[in-house]
Amino acid sequence: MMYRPVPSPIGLLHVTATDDAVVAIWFAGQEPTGAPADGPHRVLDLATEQLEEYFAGARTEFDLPLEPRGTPFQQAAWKALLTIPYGHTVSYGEQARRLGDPNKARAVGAANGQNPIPIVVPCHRVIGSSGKLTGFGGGLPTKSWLLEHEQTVVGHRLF
Amino acid sequence: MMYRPVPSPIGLLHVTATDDAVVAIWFAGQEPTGAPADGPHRVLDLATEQLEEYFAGARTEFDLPLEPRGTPFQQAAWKALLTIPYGHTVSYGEQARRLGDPNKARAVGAANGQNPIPIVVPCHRVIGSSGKLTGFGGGLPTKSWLLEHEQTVVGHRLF
DNA sequence: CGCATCACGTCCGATTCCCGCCAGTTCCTG
DNA sequence: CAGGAACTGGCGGGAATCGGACGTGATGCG
Repeated sequence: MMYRPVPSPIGLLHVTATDDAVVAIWFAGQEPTGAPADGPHRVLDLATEQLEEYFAGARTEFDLPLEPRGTPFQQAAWKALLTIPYGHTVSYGEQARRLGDPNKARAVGAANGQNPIPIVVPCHRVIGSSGKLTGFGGGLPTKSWLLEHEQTVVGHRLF
Repeated sequence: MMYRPVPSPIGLLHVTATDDAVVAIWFAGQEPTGAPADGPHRVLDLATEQLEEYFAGARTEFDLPLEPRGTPFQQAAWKALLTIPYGHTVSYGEQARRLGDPNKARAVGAANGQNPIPIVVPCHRVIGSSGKLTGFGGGLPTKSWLLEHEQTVVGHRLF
């Protein structure tokens, strides 16, 4: 369990990983678990690079080994998040529907709130059915920033 | 076997002693054994004085000849009580552990309940592992009073 | 001896409470 | 009137909390 700092436009992030996979990403002000990684680290190197590309607008999909820890329901919810394309959003209700039960919207919100690997597992792409952002571990301004960032990048893309 | 009344903030106590040692302390409402002591009495004089000092907050340790009567296990349990410092508490389980067997917690509770010399032998410093007081010969309010009293005195102490 | 009693502690199931929701109402403005 | 803020009731999962059952050792009484 090692962590490494990663500067970003939304503040200093920290990425925690085992030898095999990314386990968590922490926003500025949060206390990362694990020990500081000094030398090179296969997974952390990869994660750092891809995050930098993401924030530079040069990457719209992550390709990293992930190992989010949680209950079966949470795992399912987070897995569903990975299918939401860059630049798109869905409502909590819609995500619940995709998980098989429209009534689970609230539970889905709670599960998304426990997502240990934000940004890479894009819980920021889920918003209220009314269009309000309603909540985010890293703070609503950050959620807003991420969504606008993705919008901007998509807008500049040529076809 | 003589006894003598000792007024205190928690009601009228009675101290019973032989010529050589304190044998028991009774809470208000309990019937002391022995005969009323009229004149001066080496042990009773000493005990009275130290109890008054204790309640005045001027004494944190007793120095009295004690002769609590009980089974070997009870003797061991009470002896362990004497090692708990003023103002501190331990759980019944912890006391049992110190006696060599964590499973004896309940037996320890029973033994403490038979302690004939409360206050001086500080059975009031033993509480449940959850923090609840759970029981006291002199009544739970009294136990609570004693603990708070010791806390207060410790708090006001200068270093 | 057997058995019940007790100033405990641990475990497990049940309950409660909180939460990044949503759809339906009401009531209020422009 | 359209539309939006505020309120309401119902919803599911998870962590904390509570309460009862059980295992435990020493003692007192048949």
